[in-house]
Amino acid sequence: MPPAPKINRAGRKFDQVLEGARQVFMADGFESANVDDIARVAGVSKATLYSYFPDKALLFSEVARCECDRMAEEAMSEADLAGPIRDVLTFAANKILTFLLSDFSQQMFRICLAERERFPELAREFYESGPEMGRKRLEEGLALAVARGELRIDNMSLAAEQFSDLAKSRLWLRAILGIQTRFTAEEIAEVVDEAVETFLARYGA
Amino acid sequence: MPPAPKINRAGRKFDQVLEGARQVFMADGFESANVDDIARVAGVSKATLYSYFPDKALLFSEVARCECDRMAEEAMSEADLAGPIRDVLTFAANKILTFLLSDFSQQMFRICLAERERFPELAREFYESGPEMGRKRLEEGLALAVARGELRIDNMSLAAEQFSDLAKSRLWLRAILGIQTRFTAEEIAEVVDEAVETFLARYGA
DNA sequence: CCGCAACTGAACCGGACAGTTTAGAATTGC
DNA sequence: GCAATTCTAAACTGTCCGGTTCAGTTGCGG
Repeated sequence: MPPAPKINRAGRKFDQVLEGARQVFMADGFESANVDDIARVAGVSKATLYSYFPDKALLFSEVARCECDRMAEEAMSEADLAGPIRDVLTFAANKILTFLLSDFSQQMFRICLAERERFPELAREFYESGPEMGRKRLEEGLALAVARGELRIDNMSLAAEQFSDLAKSRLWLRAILGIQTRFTAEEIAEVVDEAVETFLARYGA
Repeated sequence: MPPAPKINRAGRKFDQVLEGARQVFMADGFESANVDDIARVAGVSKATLYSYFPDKALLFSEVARCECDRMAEEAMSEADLAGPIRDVLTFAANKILTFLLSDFSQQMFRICLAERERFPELAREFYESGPEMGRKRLEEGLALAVARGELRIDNMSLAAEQFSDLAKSRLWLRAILGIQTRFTAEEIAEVVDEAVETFLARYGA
C-alpha cells in the first residue's frame, strides 16, 4: 500500500475542526482563508488541526466534498408535480431561482470558479451535484408532463436547460457579480412568470 | 489638490509595462499574479514598473479598466439587421454565444468574480460594459423587428435577457467551470437554433 | 491515583512576495 | 558630447502564512 497521506478521523475534536473549516472556507474561499483563523474558529489549536489533516488543501477538499453532497441533497428535494402544468412550472422556476440566489449556492459557485485551477475536481463535483442533478430532476418532471400530454418536447435535455436559464434571467448574473444583493418578491415573480410563459409558448401542448 | 497617488504616464516604457501587466493579470488574476513576473514579461525592471504605478492594485485597476473598454467595443459591434427575423436572431445568438465562450470573455468573468471583494467597482464596470451594453444593443435590434411587425414584445428588457440566456444554455456554464473547453459547430448550432425557436415561439408575430 | 493519549499555546522556520534602495548603465535632448 | 533623465539588476526589508516543534496541561480508563 502507498503511504496514502490521509485524514485521521479519530479524535474528540474532528467535527469541530471540520465545522470551523467549513465556516471559514465558505466565507473566504481557499486562498484567502487562513489556517490560524480556522483553528481559532474551530476552538482548537493549530497542532490539533494538523493532527487530523495533513495540509490545508486536503482540509479544503473534505469541506468542499461535504458541501457538494449537501447541495446534491438540496437539488434532489421533491417538487410538487400535481396540478396544472403552469402551476407546476411556476413552482419549479421559483424553487430554482430562489436556490440560485441563495448565499449558499452563490458562494459555492464563486469558490468553485476561483479554485478551478487548483481543484479542477471540485468544479466537476459542483457541476454534477448541482446543475446536472437539478437538470435530471427537472427532466423527470417534464417527462411526466409530456406523458400526460401537457407538453411537447423533442430535445428534453436542452429544454430543461432552457427552463433553468430562463428562470434565472437577469437576476442571477446581477447577484453573482454583487451588482444587486436583495431581490423583491415582485422582481422574482416577474422573471418566474415570464420564464414560464416563454417555456410554455415553445413547449406547451 | 489632494496628493492623488496616481499614475505617471510619461516615460519610454509605460506601454510595455501596461501590456506586460495585461498579459499576466489576464492569465492569473490579481492575487496569483506576481509583480516580478509582470516586470519580466514587460521586459522592464521592477523599479521602472514602480516608477509608473504606485502599487500592484492600481496597475491592476488600470489594466481592468482598459479591458472593460475593449469589451464594450466588442459588445457595440454592429449586427446585420437586414433579412428575415429568424436569420437575424440566429446570427445574433451565434455572435452572443461565440463571444461568451471566448477565452477573453470567460477570463474577464472569472477575474471580476474572483476580485469582487477587493475591486467591487470592477464587477460593476464589467457588468455595464459587457452584459448591459450587449442587452441594450439587442433591445435596439428587437425594437426594430417589433416596429416591422415581426415580433411582439411587452417586456423588452426581460425579453432581451431571455434571449441571451437561451443563447448560452448549457454551454456557458460548462465552459466557465472548465467542464468542457472546446465546442463543436454542431453543439453551438443546436443551442443557437433551439434558442431562436423558443424565442420566436414566445415573441414571434 | 497513575499512565497515556489527546490537546494547548506559543514560538519558530522557511518560502513567497510587495515594495524599496542603490550604484551604475543606457538614452535622449540640446 | 555632455548632462539630465530614465532605466537596470540585484540585493534587501517587512510581512504574511503554511506548517512544525515542543514543553506543558487536561481528561479519561483502569
